[in-house]
Order: sequence, then structure tokens, then C-alpha cells
Amino acid sequence: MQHDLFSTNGGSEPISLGAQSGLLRGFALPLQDQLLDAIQDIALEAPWRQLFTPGGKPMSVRTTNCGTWGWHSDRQGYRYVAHDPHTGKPWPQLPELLQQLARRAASQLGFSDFEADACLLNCYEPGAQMGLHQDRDEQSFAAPIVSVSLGLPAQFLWGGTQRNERPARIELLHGDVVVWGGVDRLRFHGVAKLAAGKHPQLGAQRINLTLRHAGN
DNA sequence: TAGTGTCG
DNA sequence: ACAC
Repeated sequence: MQHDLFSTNGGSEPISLGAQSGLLRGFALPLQDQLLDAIQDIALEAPWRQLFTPGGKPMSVRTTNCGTWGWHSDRQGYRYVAHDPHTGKPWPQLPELLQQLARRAASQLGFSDFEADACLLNCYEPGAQMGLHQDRDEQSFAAPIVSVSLGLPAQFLWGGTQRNERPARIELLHGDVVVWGGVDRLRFHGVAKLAAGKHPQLGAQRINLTLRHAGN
């Protein structure tokens, strides 16, 4: 049978962030232990590493990937790669558990049959941040973006399609899932500098999982 | 321009 | 908030 892992939070209404985007509060909570185990396994195969922007500046998050495609950044630019530049091996497999979580979350926002082929994992420690940007390295923008928050709370910066629009600040908590697609697919977004704190499971860090359909 | 530094 |  199809498990009821989502029975606790899967039924709550999304908080609207736009016409085709929303926040699912606590959506991933029923899976938290399994998600944390999966992340540990991924990091054993594909270690956390620091990436650099094309301008040569270090990003403040630590990054790894799982799935067919992994997001990578260096002097050459932003792109998806099939092999981990650090190990030369393919990225770890995307856990079925994560695939199902993403599919279910996307479905809640009206995006049916979402199939992630890329999962970017970003680890934030206090002081880390992510500047406003668009997710535009994927081959098509037809599929939505699904973003899972674990660990310390963060202020999500939710902007418009134009960079000059002032972003809203939305607190994201452990277990929250944000989905955006359609007319909201190219919205600028980011994460404000992470405040100090300790999470019961993750300690002084926040891990964000971004699930995307990057390839064909 | 997924960055930092500077100015109201 | 904005310039680069």
C-alpha cells in the first residue's frame, strides 16, 4: 500500500506565495529521520564542498548533490554535471523517498507528475547566506522547483521576476517545503544570513534540499 | 550578480 | 537599497 507518511501534515493547505507557488508548513516532518539518514549517506559518497561563483568568490554554503544531474559552479560558470568534479564519479542516487516527497509537494501546488532528476543540497552554518538569484540553469522551466528546509530556521527572500522588486521575507522552519513553478518559476529568491542557533537534530546548521528537473 | 562593498 |  501507499504509506500514510504524509497523513499528519500532507493535508494542510499551502500558504500562497504567488499564483503558482506556495509554502507547505511542516510537510517533510513525518520523514525527518529518514531524510537525515539519506543526507548522511549522500555526503559519504559525495562530500560537502565549497563552490565558487564564476567571478571567483567563494559561496558561504557547503554543497553536494544527488540524482542524475548535479548543480556545479566555478570560473567556467553555472551548470549541471553528470559526474561529481570532486570524485569523478556519478552523483549518488536520488532516494525514492525524496522523489516521492517532491512529487507529492509539487502535486499540492497543482504540478502533476513532477519527476526530479537533480537534488542540490546546501548546508548553511550561522553567517551563511544565499544572494538573490533565479534558477535558470535547467534545460526547461516547465517543471517546478521544490525546496525542503531542515534544521535551523532561515529567512527566505522571495522576490519577483525582476531583480529590482523588493523581496518578501518568509521564515522557513524545519520540515517546511516551498514549491514554485509556472508564472513564478523564474522568481528571484535567496536566503538571508543565517542566525546562530542549535537545532535538536542538526545542531548549528540548516540543510536545504532543492529538487529540480534539470535535464530532458 | 548563487558575490561583496558602500550609501541613505 | 543599490552599484558593480
